[in-house]
Amino acid sequence: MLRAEHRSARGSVSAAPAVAAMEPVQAEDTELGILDRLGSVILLRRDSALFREGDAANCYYKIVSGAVRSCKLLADGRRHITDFFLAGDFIGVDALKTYSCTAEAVNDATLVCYERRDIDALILRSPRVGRFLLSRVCAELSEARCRMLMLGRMSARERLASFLLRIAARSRHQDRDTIPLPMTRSDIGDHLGLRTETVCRTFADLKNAGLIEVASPHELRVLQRQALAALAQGV
Amino acid sequence: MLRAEHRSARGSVSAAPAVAAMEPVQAEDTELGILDRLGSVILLRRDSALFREGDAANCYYKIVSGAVRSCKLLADGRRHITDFFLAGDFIGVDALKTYSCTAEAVNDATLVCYERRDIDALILRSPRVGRFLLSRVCAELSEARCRMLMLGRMSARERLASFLLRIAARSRHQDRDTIPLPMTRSDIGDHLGLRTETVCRTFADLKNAGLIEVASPHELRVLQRQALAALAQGV
DNA sequence: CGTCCAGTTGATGTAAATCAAACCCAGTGG
DNA sequence: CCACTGGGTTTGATTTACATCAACTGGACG
Repeated sequence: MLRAEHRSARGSVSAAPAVAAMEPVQAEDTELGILDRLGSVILLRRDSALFREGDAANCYYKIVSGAVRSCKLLADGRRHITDFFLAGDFIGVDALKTYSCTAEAVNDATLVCYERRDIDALILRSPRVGRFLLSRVCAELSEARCRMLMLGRMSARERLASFLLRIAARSRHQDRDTIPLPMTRSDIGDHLGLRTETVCRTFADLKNAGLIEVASPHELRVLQRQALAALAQGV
Repeated sequence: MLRAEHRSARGSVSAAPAVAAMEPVQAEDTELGILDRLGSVILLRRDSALFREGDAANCYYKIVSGAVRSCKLLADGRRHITDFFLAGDFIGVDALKTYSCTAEAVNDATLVCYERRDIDALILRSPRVGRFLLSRVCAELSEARCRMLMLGRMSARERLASFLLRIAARSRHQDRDTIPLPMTRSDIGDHLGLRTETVCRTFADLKNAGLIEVASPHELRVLQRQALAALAQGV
């Protein structure tokens, strides 16, 4: 049974230039002002697919708002979410000829789409852009390795702690200790190699231990960052 | 308790040019003849470290013979082997400033070492080399994602099946169905997120099911490739 | 011949999965 | 305004795959 049901519609592509949407979210972006002129904006509705595993990789994307998940499926529907992408993140940069994951919107999202042929042409003139994209891929690989250690060797509590801190660090909320969780419990489970119920119970667990506070299913607060960080590192 | 004990000695570096050791093992290599002139040969004894997580990344390496494991450790000694590298594989190409994993020899190994500054200079003149290295990193990332799916969602039998087929495909043995396993059961366990005992039992399991034959602890044979492949894909 | 270490096999424990039932809340529609 | 629906979430009871603890084997080596 397939868990993920997609509304088959792809995001509607507007032809508008992306400049307005591209205020620099990350430091590196300032180096890449050239990119802004090349992108076009895409709106993606909750649960619709940006691209699927195996599709020809014609575009790179950058997330402006909302969240995207990249996932792989087994034949019988078991799913793994390889990563969540938040505002400012690039997605699809690691593709060779085809995408190695399916990408779907976690909630309604806005992205900028860059044609690969444009970028590849740009790289020839501006090696800095090439180095930047390479650095993104290397960083993702390094992250992936941390994630493998987590999946192979850490307990549910430890997984959840490291997940929360990672999300907290990336979704730069005005309040450092408030963590927005746009995804469902089942998404989190499929990312951490746990079932929904275990994610719930473990949240309850961390709450009872006084490490976090569950404001709502989609927002929680860090109460003891130290303790959480210790857990996340397996100490 | 730390599982991995290293003899502290690094591999001894010989100053000899690498040409002799560099007969092309993979198709892509022929494109990279230029590289051959730049490398120097390294001999690495079993269990000694090539580099450690956090070391400044000054070199790329290519394995000529033997096997190397790349691993990450938690403070309390829990270990994950992110990958095994066999003859023909490149290692360290994904590093940014520092290596994100420790690399150790599984058995006595021969590698070629390329100074990064040499390669980086070469890339400016020959973008083909750059593209090749980028493609290696992307392929590794794609592999890593498959591995995450495996660690998060597959049973011990399925993990072992997919591991065996992957090793079989990469270590091009004259006999397609004979799989050399240079690493220990504990190495395999740390790669698959299982304990040594479970690896043993699962081997026994696959043997009883008639899927494989265990010639010796370090060599086994595939009897039913189809069935093994089905397991590996989670069908 | 004893030591050592990787591998194997057996008995028991446990974290997380599975099965099952509420619960909560935002829509929707009578 | 309230009953009804349905998706996501939560909590409880039970099962299970794998971990853990423990003991034995067998080859390598001084």
